[in-house]
Amino acid sequence: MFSASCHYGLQAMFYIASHSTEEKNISLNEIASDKNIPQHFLSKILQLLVKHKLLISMKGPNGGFRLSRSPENITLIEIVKAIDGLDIFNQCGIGFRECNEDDPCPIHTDYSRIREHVQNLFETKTLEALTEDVLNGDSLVKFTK
Amino acid sequence: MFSASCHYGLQAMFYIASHSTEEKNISLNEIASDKNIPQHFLSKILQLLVKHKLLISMKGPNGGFRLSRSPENITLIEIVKAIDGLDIFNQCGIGFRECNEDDPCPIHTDYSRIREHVQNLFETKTLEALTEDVLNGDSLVKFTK
DNA sequence: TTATATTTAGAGTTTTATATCTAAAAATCT
DNA sequence: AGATTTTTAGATATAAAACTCTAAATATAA
Repeated sequence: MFSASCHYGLQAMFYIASHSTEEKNISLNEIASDKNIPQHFLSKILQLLVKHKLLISMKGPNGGFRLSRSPENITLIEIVKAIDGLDIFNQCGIGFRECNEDDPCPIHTDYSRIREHVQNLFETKTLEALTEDVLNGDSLVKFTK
Repeated sequence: MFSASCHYGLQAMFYIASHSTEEKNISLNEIASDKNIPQHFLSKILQLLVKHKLLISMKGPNGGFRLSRSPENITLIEIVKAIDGLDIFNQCGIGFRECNEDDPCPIHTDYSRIREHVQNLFETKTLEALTEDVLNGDSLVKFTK
């Protein structure tokens, strides 16, 4: 569904949301080792997220990354948009470029309903909601990779 | 969601289902030009589908491809399985390898519900059902690419 | 039996995604 | 000011996906 870059970005944002505090930035290295992501590759992705103003970065000792806004104001779709773009939410299930409501491919109706579910999920889920799930024990994120 | 190869495969199977008759095989070239798919690339994909026994091929004049079984017995998931494999239907939405029911990622519950919808769609939709839609005018497949 | 139409197969190319390496820039701390 | 830590950036490398080219194999038909 999403590219590896996008997965890495989502994981990183999620990690930052649940580990940074007023005083503490999260360093590239910390995320990369905890989530088992190639460091320099992740670096590019975080730079993207900074450019898209989802993250703030600070250099030097005690530097690192933090969210640019509070986690209840950041939805997952913004992260996807910054990395993979939003094409996925409009693409035909069997790859027809011209497929749309007026000129539907054979699975258009069913598939677009599903796409809407995905889009809705990513539009409504905030980083806040996700970290809450973890604190409640509803989801565990102790694994790596 | 799926690779370009998989899209091509689905389109080709669908084209064959709706154009072949008792007497008529569908040639590689016919599909490639109608659906605007690189011919030799499509050739590899159809070979895969032959190996997976979804298609039968015949060489020589009047040769070409036809379905190995009647279209009501071929579901879309078999085509996906032959080309991309079934991983997509089990992968975590944010790329965690270890994500599962017992050790869920933060979006596991929502995302796996969606995956089930997709899987269900591809498991239940047959080539027959799709061609019917076209004959009923519910879906138009006059576009290329 | 020869010419023709078609699939099959293998090698090669191009493009894109993923990953690595090295060094510069900026901020902090001593 | 100098040493250190961290992000930023650019160049390079590797791998996978997408695509192309050429020729062999096989079947049909004249």
